[in-house]
Amino acid sequence: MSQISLTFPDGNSRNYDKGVTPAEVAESISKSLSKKAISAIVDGKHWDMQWPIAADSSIAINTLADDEAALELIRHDLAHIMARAVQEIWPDVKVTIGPVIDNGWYYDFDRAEPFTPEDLGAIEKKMKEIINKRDPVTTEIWERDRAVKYYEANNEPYKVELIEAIPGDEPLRMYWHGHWQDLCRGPHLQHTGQVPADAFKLMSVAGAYWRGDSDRAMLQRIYGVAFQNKEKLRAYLNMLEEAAKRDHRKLGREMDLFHMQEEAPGQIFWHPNGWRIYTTLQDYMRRQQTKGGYVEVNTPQVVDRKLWEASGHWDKYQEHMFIVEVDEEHAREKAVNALKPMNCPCHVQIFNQGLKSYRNLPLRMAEFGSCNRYEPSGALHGIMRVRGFTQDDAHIFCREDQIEDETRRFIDFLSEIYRDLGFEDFKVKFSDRPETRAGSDDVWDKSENALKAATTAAGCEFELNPGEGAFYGPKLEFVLTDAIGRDWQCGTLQVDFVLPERLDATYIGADGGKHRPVMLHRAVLGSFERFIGILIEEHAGKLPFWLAPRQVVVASIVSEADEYVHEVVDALTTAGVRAEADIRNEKINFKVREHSLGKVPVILAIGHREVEDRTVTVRRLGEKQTSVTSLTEIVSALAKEATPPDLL
RNA sequence: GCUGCUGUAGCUCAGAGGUAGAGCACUCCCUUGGUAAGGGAGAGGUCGAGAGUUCAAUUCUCUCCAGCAGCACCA
Repeated sequence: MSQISLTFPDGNSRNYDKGVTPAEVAESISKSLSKKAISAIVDGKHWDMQWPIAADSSIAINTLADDEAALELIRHDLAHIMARAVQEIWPDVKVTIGPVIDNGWYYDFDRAEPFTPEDLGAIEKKMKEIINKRDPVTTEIWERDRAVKYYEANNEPYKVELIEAIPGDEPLRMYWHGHWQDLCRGPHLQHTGQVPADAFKLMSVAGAYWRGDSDRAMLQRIYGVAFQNKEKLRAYLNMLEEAAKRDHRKLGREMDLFHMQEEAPGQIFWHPNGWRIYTTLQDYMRRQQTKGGYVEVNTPQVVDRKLWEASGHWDKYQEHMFIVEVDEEHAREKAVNALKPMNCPCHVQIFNQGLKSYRNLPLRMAEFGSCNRYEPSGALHGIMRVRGFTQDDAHIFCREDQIEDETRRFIDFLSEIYRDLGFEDFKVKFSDRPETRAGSDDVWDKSENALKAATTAAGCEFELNPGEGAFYGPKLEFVLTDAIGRDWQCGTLQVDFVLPERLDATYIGADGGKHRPVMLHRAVLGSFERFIGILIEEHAGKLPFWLAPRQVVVASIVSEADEYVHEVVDALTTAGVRAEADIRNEKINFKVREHSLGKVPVILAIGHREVEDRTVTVRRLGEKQTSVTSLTEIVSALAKEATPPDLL
């Protein structure tokens, strides 16, 4: 038999028979390694201990101590073990797929009865039994026909469908965890006992469509989390608990920022504190936009369907628009209007007033555009996904050869704003053409290439998000993350050759002829509502001083101090600081506790001493330490701190 | 929209087929207290909405509404 040479991480190499498995390699090194081994990395590829190696390769043996490999295998094997447990308890349940995800795995099942929380406990118990059995994991490659027949005989239609979707030249690999069998790419552990039995937890059940298609069967998805040991699991569960405290819905109530109620689902009642954040942010954005060369406009809320038909939105989004029908005087039919779900068609109307010259381009038209969309009920989420919201929207009308410049300019613009607002890192996704779209493939080629080139030229790294573009053009998404790690699209930049065509926007070129402008749709915050939600969660309610709705509370310790408290508040207010007096008949302990919970960044305490010396005692949120400062000093210090970053 | 769960006082939650309870918050009184809850009294609810079963429903059933988790959607 021919030999191959395997190179180990330390640089040494050894010869083995061709077709040797990592299990045999480990065995040849030491008994203990072969026991501990969970998988191998062969030429950079994650390799099952049972898979034969056919050629000279590099090889590294993984154990449970190797984070990445171990976590993937633990979670992947748990998915199989869970599916086996479920089928052992309920043999009629049909299995589908069960991939590894962040922190754990899920598996989708088809079962008539819903899984209950008690069922999860029973499944977990059964899983532990399976782990304790230390059943061997084995694998084989099967012929397609055999696999299809097998699954047909076992009444597993989903598996049959999966096989049919696998390209014909790819081998079908079967895995057994003990007697239980599943179609799977692998790799897997050597036996079920390698899974830490005390470091996983089944978290929840939820519906999920088969193959992600809402026209197909709704399956039941069980989510689990798993780690290498009990401590890491506990740390993760702890982190979740802490994250729940940062939930903007909870903090919104505690900080008295806003509320929502049944009569206006998906819409926000902003309280004074919340609205102060909103307006502060809006003032900041307005200054930035002016500096960035934008002109601000405002457009109608209720617009005739004819415009939405022309733009193409009526066709695609009618179901998701608030329709307003009006009996107009002298009209035979009702007038059908829609609340604007976005601003672009209206901006084109402004562009179209009067003739535009190439000298007008690029024309950057901004609007704090109040939009309404009838979002599906299940999509609503706090103030992050709502039916009434305001975009910091703008459309840049430009020539094709200006796309690159404008893209670069926008990425700089957005980066500076995100930095000011405390977001140093953010994800960027590039979404290309979706299945249903407007515009020819030529136009799409042009748009995608232009946007991609400009983004790369701007030195901005992105991940691909295939098929997720807007119906009229590709988009760049600037993604921020909430307290528990869910992604939210905030900023965006979209190249659009379609809408100018549909709404007949033109400009006169240097050649004296009519030309089509390109439209760049762009937003930095996305919507004020979503962005404020993210901002609250990012800072756990402790907003930067300049954004804090209540910046300072001046609290009396004795009622003799009341007059001076008001003097301090007035001095701060005059200096542009948002300050309030608290002269209630309460102890200072009580006031400190209450304003700390309300996330007020600075408390100034005033007792006899301060009145006498014309000072204040300063207590910063989260600090036990206090310090005494003169009134004049604290006013100028806090006034400086209250200055928005762009005005410093 | 789909699957599942939830809906009791402003908030957090307990409760039971015979028309409701706690803590905090609120109001009043006492207390003027030096950095995360001083004491006392009082007020507060068509038990999400509608229908049905029942002598009797807030409790059981159905429909609807809203919220939560996930899926789908996100111009």
